[in-house]
Amino acid sequence: MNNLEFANLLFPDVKHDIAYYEEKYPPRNLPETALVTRSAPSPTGFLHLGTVYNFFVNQKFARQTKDSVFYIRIEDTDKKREVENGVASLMHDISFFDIKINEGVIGQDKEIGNYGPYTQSKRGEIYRTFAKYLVTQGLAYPCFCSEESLTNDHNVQIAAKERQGYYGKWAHCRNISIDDAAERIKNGEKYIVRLKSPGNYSRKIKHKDLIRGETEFPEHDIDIPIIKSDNLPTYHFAHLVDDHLMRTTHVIRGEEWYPSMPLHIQLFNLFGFKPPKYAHVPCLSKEENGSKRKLSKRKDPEAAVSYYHEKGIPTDTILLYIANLLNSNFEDWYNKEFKEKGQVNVNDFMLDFKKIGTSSMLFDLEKLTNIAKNYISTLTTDEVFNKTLAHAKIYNSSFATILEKDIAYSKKILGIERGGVKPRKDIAAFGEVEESCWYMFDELFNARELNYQFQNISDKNEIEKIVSTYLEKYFDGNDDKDTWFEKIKKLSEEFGYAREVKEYKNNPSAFKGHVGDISTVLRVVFTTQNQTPDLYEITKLLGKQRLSERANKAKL
RNA sequence: GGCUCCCUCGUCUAGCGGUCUAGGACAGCGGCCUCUCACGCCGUAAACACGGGUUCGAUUCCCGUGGGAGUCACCA
Repeated sequence: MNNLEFANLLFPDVKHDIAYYEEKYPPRNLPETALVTRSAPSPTGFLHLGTVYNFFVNQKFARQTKDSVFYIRIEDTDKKREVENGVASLMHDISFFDIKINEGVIGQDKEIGNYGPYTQSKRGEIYRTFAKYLVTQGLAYPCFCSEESLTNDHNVQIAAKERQGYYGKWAHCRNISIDDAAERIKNGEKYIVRLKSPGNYSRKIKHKDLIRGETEFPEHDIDIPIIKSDNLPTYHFAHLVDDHLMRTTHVIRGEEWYPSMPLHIQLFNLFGFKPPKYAHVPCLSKEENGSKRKLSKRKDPEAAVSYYHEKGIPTDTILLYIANLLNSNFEDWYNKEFKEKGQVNVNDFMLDFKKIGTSSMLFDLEKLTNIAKNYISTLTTDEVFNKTLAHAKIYNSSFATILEKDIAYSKKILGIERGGVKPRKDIAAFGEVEESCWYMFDELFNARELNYQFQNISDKNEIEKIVSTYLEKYFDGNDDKDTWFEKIKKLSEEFGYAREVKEYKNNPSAFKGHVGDISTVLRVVFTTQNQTPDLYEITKLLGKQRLSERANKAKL
């Protein structure tokens, strides 16, 4: 039996040859400068921060370069990890981010573009065609080793402190003759297809990475599986076939792939294909017991994008922070942009491979919070209202109902100290809104157990007099802010408190306190809180009727 | 264990032989401003892992040590 006959025995369903696919998926007609990038997630039904990170960086490089293409490929060759509606859920979750997809999978069973199918489970025959070619060249062979035998070898290698893997004397099936192998296959023995690696471990291979520069690795000499017993390809083989056929120019992926560079280069060389340019980005880590480790979806709740959705942290903020971690010059640009334009769009920034670091970075929630506060402070009242409502509808329906009851009123509350030169920066997430302004809604105010946080003035009698005097003599919902404040000052004087804080500080013994103490009393009686946004706005929005009710409710 | 990468304030980093008594941002602390908080402003504390070279000179170059990370599956 010759190689070709043997290959036909191994791959009876393969109808075409490599040339057929070369022709079917011709090189893209794009300018030299254009990039073709991709993200290739596995549909595990769980959107990981690392996936967003990968989507962002691949998409951004394409988006910022004219005529470039960013496509999505679904890597679903692992049946064990497959989840019902995984693709739909993935695409739904990613849709909240400002990620522009040009091609590939855009939804469950929905694809666009001429280089498909973009779902690996639908490309079986293509992979087998390429594997078959290797067999005809004597560069791949069937392996009949059992899982037990492999595990056993693995353990022996560890015990003997030998390099692990299927190579050299450990590659038991490498030298089985074609005729013997054919016989065993005809007898129904189970097998996988392995690469017959031409590599020599004692030789070095050089590789240039867009981020990490040039490094030298030993040549890859392990006979890795290329086609699994389920007839689907392994990652490495699918990477070769897909990125070549889909004409990817830049493979931007996590640094966990860096060690497999020698293998991937070898694979491309075997077929005489030009490898894509590679860029290995540092991974997101987290600190644990004083050391860094990769963000894990099992252990770290903040690794799941759902964590941010639940809190209501804006997705734009996550992108902003990712860009910040990615490019060291981002922050300067961000600050400048923020100062000049009052808001920042991450797409206006130019990501640069040269500015990407090489070591993994800690994902810092506090920094993210800071960015979120700044970001939300730049939004208009309508935007804040809409996003708060959208969040509440999913995660806090009772608050959503309250917000929608009187939309104009709700917007006024959210609009306090918003806009202008020094907007409030106290909200880092839309999920925090209820807690920051609950006292403005009667439904919430009346439902809660109230805890009045009085400060310097705590004498009930004094408080009662101050409040009733304010309401009867001074309050007027039509006052402008200056008039309002002038009245608070008068009220202070009337009760023996300094009208200015400075005045009090210069001569503390002459007063019972100062205007700040008086306004604090009003603030606490009306809201129970000693820290709120502008009291003038609050009293104006609440109105005299409700202010009186609240004065009564305070049981003074 | 093999291979590869990394090592500047707590964190993200600037730095590419003299500009470094090491700069910025977040977090911390103190103050100012102020009706409270937030904002803003000002200030403060905080780092070149260690040891050898090379050099007139090393955060920067080389070697070693230490530490950390990633990877070594019919997972991607």
